This record gives sequence, structure tokens and C-alpha cells, in this order.
Amino acid sequence: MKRTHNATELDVNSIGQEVILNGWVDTRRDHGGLIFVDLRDRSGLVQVVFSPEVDQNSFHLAEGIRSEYVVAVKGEVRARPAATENPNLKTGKIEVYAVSMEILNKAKTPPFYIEDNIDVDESLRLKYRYLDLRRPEMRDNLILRHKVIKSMRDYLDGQNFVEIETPILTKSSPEGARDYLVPSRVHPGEFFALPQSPQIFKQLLMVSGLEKYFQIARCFRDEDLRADRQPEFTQLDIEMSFIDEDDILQLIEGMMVKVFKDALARDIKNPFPKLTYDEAMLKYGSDRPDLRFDLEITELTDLVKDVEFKVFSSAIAAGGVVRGLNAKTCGSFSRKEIDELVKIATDNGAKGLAWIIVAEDELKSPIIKFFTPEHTKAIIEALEAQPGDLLLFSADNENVVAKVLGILRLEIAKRLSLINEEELNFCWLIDFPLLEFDPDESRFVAVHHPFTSPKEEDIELLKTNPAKCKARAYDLILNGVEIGGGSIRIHQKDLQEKMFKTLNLGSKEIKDKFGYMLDAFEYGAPPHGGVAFGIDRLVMIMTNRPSIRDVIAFPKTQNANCLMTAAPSEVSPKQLRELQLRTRDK
RNA sequence: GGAGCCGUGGUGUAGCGGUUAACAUGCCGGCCUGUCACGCCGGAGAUCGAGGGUUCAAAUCCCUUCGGCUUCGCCA
Repeated sequence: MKRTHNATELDVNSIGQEVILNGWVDTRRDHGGLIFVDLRDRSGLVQVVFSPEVDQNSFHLAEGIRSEYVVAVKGEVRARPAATENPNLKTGKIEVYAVSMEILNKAKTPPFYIEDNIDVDESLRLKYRYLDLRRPEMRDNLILRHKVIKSMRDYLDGQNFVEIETPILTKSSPEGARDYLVPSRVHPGEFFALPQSPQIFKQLLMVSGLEKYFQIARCFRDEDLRADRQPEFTQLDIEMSFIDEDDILQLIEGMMVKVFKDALARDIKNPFPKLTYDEAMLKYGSDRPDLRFDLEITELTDLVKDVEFKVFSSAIAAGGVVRGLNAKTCGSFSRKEIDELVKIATDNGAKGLAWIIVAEDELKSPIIKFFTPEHTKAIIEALEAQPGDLLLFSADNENVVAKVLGILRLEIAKRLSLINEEELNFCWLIDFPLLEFDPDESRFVAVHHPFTSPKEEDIELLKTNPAKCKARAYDLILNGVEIGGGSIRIHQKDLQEKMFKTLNLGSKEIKDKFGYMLDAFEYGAPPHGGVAFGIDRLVMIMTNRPSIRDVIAFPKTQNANCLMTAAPSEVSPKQLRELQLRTRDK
């Protein structure tokens, strides 16, 4: 009995037709003389009625079926009797009267309910992921993901891009995340690395003259996991030649408009606003600011540089800054709530958190006694404080202050429910620094990656003041999540070599690790640039999920295990021998 | 590597030194011809994540360990 229809294809227009459905028993309601079964397939549910008056055989079979049995049902579509329609069901106006049924397979009772909004330990869902994915919301997440990717492919194909695959077995590179390594059997003692991104390959495709490349690329990074980080994840990887920043930004905005239209039927406005890195760090304390709410951070350094309060003055004397955040209406916070904010601050690297409650006719604060009335007045004015507000202050080096107040800004927004979950707020972050100093390695490291071009006018700074050098890089931020980023690349050998040297890579290492790229740049490398999107994160936002695990079919746990397959696992001595590998005793 | 939360019938919870380990749901059986969270009656199902300790007595207190989640570090 092969299906003639999907469950939800049936509606009042199908009344009178004989149809065959294939699917799973969702629920069965046995009334003794009449049995109702909700039949589920990928499309949804339809009610099947088993009546002995219609068919004795299938009625008796239906007495024995259970949840998740796989069945084929032939039956007649009828209108439901008056007052028995179910408005909650897409097919609620009709039902199928079974004239015959075949049980295609039995099923054990599943370990959790096959329905939306279940509350079970995630480890159970991951162990039985194939059952978890039967749940409509998970199925819909995967279908939405498919639509997003298809929309991207269609868009880029329409813009004359060529989809090209690059190697999964590739070369380990020194910069960036920890590599996943694959031992080479043919070359004992040598290893491939799985790509952290197809970065160099896509640039070389530009040297090859492909001009417009994209790929739905799996990337691998052996770092610790988070709700939005898996060791393998999927990027939409794009690279183009003979373009500048604006070409890419426009291309991507057009793509986002199409993707949201195709996948969610939502219209988004463009152009997206642009924010410089410096401005974002100052006002929002983050390089991925959530702009769905205001709560801007205020610079107070000049204003408070000669106050008596040691915490402020010594931070400033040490080259740091003092900034404030007006948590509007939070003056009613209890001491406990304020202490929680202080803990968040210290957990994120602050030494403490100063605060002032602005009451109707007084200021409550442990620090106010250190301020002159003039200072107090100036602070109140700078933060536009009103009675009922809570003012938070952080004093430290610039990075710590920005981070701490940025996190508190998000925390306050959460507590005050300032975030409209329906909103889609895109912005571009531009003018990133090219490099930052890594005190652990006591050298500069690339903020984006070492192939990012410095701004033309800043190239000289590479020698004199690398920290001040800006990059031709841009990130796309959606609701406070970095969903994509890219840059105009270096395409000249000399500049690329200079960049590597600024990163303190030795000549030999440069030659060993990147020699092939530098060689390529000597054979007519066009100016080029590109961008990459985190598809998992984008789909996570589109589906309103708290974790990318919910939009990946078979994700890993926080321990980087697959609970379903029990990977990773030991391998046989034979396999190790062939690879000339020996594991150390535990 | 650090911090926090969680772990009790299949599932979700309650119990927090002495209980016959409770409740809901699911499961099994019976009844039921208009349900859709079907209803009613009955039943089975737990060595309380694992190991050790304290105690006359441990699901409950302590230690260790395992697993899941969140997070800091890490993630060009």
C-alpha cells in the first residue's frame, strides 16, 4: 500500500476520495466500538477512524496498534460530523475512514513523548536523536534550515557564484583554534588537519580566476563547546574578486532579505546600520551589540579623574577608564539584586562594581561620600539620571570596563524585559582593529585572521603602532549574535609577509605553513575579499532556539561526545598499527 | 583548567535522617460508537546516577566519581 497523499494534503476538497496514507501512529483513542488514530507523517497529522461497520479487519488490527507503529491505511475521506471538527488541526474538518490497514512495523514505547515542548533531560534526547527528530518542532527546525540553505544557494547562483568544494583533509596552520588532526597512514608520523574554515583555499580560487565562489562548508575547531559552539559547524563561505567592502555588504544584505523572505516570509529592512568597533565598544561594551534596546554606556573618565574615590582615580592613573550605565527604573532593586549584579561584574573580570541609587530626594550609595556635590551633579547629568534609576560604574582598563558594562547592559535588559523577541535587528560592525596584543604569547595576534587587509592608510602603523592599525573587516550582527564576518584580504605577497612577521612568525614557519599561498600571490592574485556566515547560529535565531544543538541533526554534547553513536571511541590495535600510532597508558 | 545548576518507576516531579518512597503522565489489562490531553475501573513498574564514608538507621548528611546543561578561560 503505497501512499497517495501526505496527511495534511487532505482537506474538504478531498471528501469522497479513497486515499492511502503511510506514517506513524501518533495517538490512539479507543472507544470500544470506535477507534480514532492520529496518523503522523512529515507533513503533520490527520485523524483516521476505525469502525467495525466500515471494515471489521482493520478495526481489529487497530485494537492492537500502539504509539509509533508504522502503518499504511487505505480509507475514504469524509467530512467530520457537525460539532466534532477540531480547529487545532490543519486537517480538523475531515477524517479518513479506514477500509484497510497494514502494520508496516511495530514500535517499542519511546523513552519520551513524541511531541513539542517536552521537558526531558537532553542526554536522553541525544541518545535517541532519531526519535527526538520525529518531534514536529525539531523536524520543522531541520526543514527551515534546508530552506535557508536552499535560499542562499539560489541567491548566489542568481548572482553568478560558483559552488566549489574544498578539501576536508588539509594542512594544519599555526594561527587560530586548535586543529582536529587525522593521521596519515601513507606518511607515518604526519597528520592532516580538518579545516577550521576554507579560508586559504577560497583565496586561492580567486587566484585561479573563479571570481565568485561560495560553499556550504563544514568547519572544525577543537575548542570547548558552548550553547552556540559545536566542534563541527557549517558556514556559508563566500569569496569574490575585484570588489570592495560595499560590494560585499550589499550582496549580503540582499541575500538576508531573500533568506528571511523565503524561509520565514518576513520582510527585513535594508540597508543595515553600520557601527564602528570603537563606537560599539564604548556605547554597548561589545563587538556584537544587541541593538533591540538602548541602555547606552556613558564615558565618565574625564569627569571623575580627580575625585577622591581611589578606585576611580587609580584606575584612571593607570591608563584605564571609568564608565557608567544608567539602569533606568532599577533603583527599586533590592540589596540582593544589586549584589547579584556585582557578582556578574566580578565574574567577568571586574574588581568590583560601584553603584548609586537615585531616590526621590537623596542618593543611596556606598561611594557617594567620596564625591563633591559638583562631581555628583555632573555624574547625574551625564547619565541623565532620574529618581528611581540605578547607576552602575566600572573602573578598570578599557577592555574590562567595556566587557563588564556590556554584560550588565544585557543583564539589565533581560531583567526589565526590554527585548522584543520578535524583532530582527541587523547591524554591521566595521573598522575593527587588525591586531591585538596577546600578553600570554607576548606578541600581536590577528583579531580576524592573518589574511585580513589593513586599511590602506594604516599600513605604516604595522611597524610603528600595530595596535592602532584598523582592518578592512566587517561583521554582521543580528540581535546581539555575530552571524557572519569577513574582510577584504591581502593579495600582495609583500604585505602578507609583512603581516606574518608582525605576528612574529619566523621565516621558516611562514615558508612551511603558508609558502604555497605566498607563491600563489606571485602569479597574479586579484584583489579580493569575502565573508562567512555561521549557518547554525543564523538558523538558531530564526527558530528562536537557545542552542545550535536544536538546529543540528546530530550534535555533540558539551563533552564533545555523540551520545547516540558513542563517538569518539577506541579503535582496534590493527587500526593503530596501520597508522603507526601508539596511545599512552591512561 | 575554574565556577554554578541538575540526576528518585519509561518520562516529569515530590520527599531532604526512621514513609509500605508519594503524585502526574506513560505502560499493561478490562469496559466504553464521536474522541482529539477521550473517559471510567484495575494492575505492574524504583535496589533514589555510581562508589565510599558518617549513623542504631541514608534517597536525605559528608567525600569521591560519572553523566547532562549553563558559563569563565579557550574559540585566527
